[in-house]
Amino acid sequence: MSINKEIKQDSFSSEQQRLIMNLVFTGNTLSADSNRMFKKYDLTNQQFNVLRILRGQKGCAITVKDIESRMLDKSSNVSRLIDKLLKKEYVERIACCGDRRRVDIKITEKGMSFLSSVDGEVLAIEDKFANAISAEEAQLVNDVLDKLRTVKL
Amino acid sequence: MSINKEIKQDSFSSEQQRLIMNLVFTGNTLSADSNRMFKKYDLTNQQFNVLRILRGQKGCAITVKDIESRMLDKSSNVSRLIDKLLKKEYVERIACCGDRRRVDIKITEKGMSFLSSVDGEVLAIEDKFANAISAEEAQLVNDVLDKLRTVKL
DNA sequence: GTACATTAAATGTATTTACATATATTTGTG
DNA sequence: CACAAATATATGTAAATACATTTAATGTAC
Repeated sequence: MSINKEIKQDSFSSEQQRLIMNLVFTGNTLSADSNRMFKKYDLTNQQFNVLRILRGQKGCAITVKDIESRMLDKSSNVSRLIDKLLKKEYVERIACCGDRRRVDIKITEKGMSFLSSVDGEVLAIEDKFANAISAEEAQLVNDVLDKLRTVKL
Repeated sequence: MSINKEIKQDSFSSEQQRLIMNLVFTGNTLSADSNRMFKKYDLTNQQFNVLRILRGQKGCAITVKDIESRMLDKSSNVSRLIDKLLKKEYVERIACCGDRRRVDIKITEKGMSFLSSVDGEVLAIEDKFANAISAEEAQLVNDVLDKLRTVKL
């Protein structure tokens, strides 16, 4: 369904303005969907995002600051996300040798096996998206999004 | 800057997967930016979104449900957004004749003149986006986004 | 018309967010 | 080295969000 119908707005001042609305609307929709999906594992989007970032480190610990810089939602309070993941024993805090201000975070075995257990489900969803559009279309859209983010307000 | 650099992720499993990340990331960025910009008027994105929806009604009142269906973020609690706008005297609640469950909302003169006062600023921002990409690009991206939202999870 | 389901809006609440501030450490400058 | 500035993380807090529940009104089947 077109954005026009979904938000009942039948005209926009320009195709570019329509795009801004569409982007925020679609981003919200995708976030809300994935939050709903992770709810059954008692996780939020962001907590899951942190876990995947940690797995991507392949065994190496990484600082809170470093996690933040890799997150999709920069506004998250990473300290508190880590608190939540600690309670689930999905991650551990390690004092950082060298710089005692820093705290290194590492994913645990339990965290790794949780991720493995949902990989299939997540992959299936990603496949559905991948099948909906071509790689060429995706690349074009990626370029436009990258351009939009460089606009200085 | 490419999404890869911004979230320090140098590879994605596919261009489509990169797109999903990019979309959520870019949507978040735009929302955060506009929240910061409306902060100086003591308004959130959503409250502003409601005001613009109401102005779009050209003098006609519209129900809370109807506002909700037009919003970019469906998760908002419209009753409470209206409360906030009422306190600023930007909107008024009108009992709906016919169906007494409904409450009609109408933008006030004060609300209209507030919107007028920021129109220039908002338009300037929209222009910056409009200049960053062509109408053809925007249309192509709009089509892809519309397609992505139809994917059933 | 009564009973039951449905709808519209408001409210309660636990959690999350946004943002300021605090705390501890490290870095840089004289 | 003493000192201020900068950095990394944690914490305090007011507000917003997600979602369940409540209240009131309407629609519908019998």
